[in-house]
Amino acid sequence: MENWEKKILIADDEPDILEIIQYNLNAEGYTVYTARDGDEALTKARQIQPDLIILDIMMPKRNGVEVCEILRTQPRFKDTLIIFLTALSDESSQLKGLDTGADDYVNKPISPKLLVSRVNALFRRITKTQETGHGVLKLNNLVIDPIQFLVRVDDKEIALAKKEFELLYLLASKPGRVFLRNEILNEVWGNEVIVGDRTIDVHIRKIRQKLGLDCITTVKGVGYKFDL
Amino acid sequence: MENWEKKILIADDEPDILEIIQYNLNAEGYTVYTARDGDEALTKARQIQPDLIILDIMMPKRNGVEVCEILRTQPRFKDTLIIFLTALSDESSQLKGLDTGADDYVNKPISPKLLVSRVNALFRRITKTQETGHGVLKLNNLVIDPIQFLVRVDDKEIALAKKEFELLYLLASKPGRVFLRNEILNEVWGNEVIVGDRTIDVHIRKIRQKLGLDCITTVKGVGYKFDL
DNA sequence: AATTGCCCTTAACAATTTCATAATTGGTGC
DNA sequence: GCACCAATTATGAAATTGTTAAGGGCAATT
Repeated sequence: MENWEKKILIADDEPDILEIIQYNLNAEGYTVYTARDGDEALTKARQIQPDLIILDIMMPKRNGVEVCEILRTQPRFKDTLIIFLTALSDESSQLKGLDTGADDYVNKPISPKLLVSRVNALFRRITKTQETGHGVLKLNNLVIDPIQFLVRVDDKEIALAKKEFELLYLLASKPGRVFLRNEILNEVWGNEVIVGDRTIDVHIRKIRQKLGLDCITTVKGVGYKFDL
Repeated sequence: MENWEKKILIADDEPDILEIIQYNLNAEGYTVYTARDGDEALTKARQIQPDLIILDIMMPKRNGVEVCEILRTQPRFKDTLIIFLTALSDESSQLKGLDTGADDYVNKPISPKLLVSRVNALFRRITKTQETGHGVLKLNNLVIDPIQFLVRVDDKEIALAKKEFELLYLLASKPGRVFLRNEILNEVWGNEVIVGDRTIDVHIRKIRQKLGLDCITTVKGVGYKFDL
């Protein structure tokens, strides 16, 4: 339940502020990166694909609003959280900032604690069904990593076969949602391949067996769903 | 694409503020309800199951923080957005508010436009995150979710069979409207299939039984309708 | 090249659940 | 009391899923 994998990028041209914020967010368990101007912010954002970007508005090279606008046009940053942190407290600036697609607009000066609280509040909202970065799913004590192709339950690594893995990954990608048998066939087996009805059941069974968890629920006549 | 189905509950003891905010949120397409004290806020929240609750902190009967704490302990309000709107601008109040589980903390006075922008920002993030609440029916204490294929009554999850679910969903999709038996047969069973008349009755019975609610009214000689 | 082992699929059967029908009961209006 | 309609109950058939076992195919190993 730690924030260890959560990456935050802070862009501000005042080194003092960068340092203070970085320190406080670090203490909370976040991994923090910094940038000193708009261009650097864009570059680093693309490098590290952060979960949250805190942008000062008045920065050299490119101001924060421009950075935000650019980021929001790119699909990979569509779901990235953005907070404006700025000394500009007038109404039109705030309106513009929020309407640009930011998730919060905070006025300087602000106490580090308060900022951390706001950051936590934002993450609290979306962390529910979060996929951390590159397709790694983490749901409580269950980790599903399609890159390393491994599944962990309470730090115990469990080997799954390919189909089993794909099936589990599909279900776990949208916890709670019911996948129709046809959907599963299309996603995991592909539209062309034709397999019998029992094939899915057998794989479900093996997954349940190997994981030792009761995390897959049957919805009779409909399909299956992943539920913690 | 409109905010028409989004319900917002505002709780404040100052009628002027209620009116101004209500007007502005209405203009944006939201459906707005109001409450004048903490108890009323709780009551109305349970009645209308809003998507967002804007809470003044200093209110009669129960203050906003208490209301928020109570709501957050109940699963049905786990995903409900909460904004504190208050004249208390000191740091400890803000910290306490955000840590209670609120999603935003806004100081009075605030321009209506800015508030609307913040509300929009919150909704923008939510609908993006938790997959279009497409087809999820919320009627007071009853939630019918065809994606998760579950029905909740007062936080109790109830498992329905396929036909039962489809039938309930059909009726609940237009509360108050009477569905003729033929309509029901066509929608749920399809035009081709031919089943006896009593089949519908039996399923209605099971739904009533499982829900434990008297929400389906019989219209003799005509059909059935959903009413809460 | 043969063997081994694992993965995937299928088949067969058991267990469970759902669904439709029939029969019975209860209420309401004429 | 009769006719009608819906609610209820019971029941068996049908559909769906769980479970187990077994065989084919592919890849790695010997």
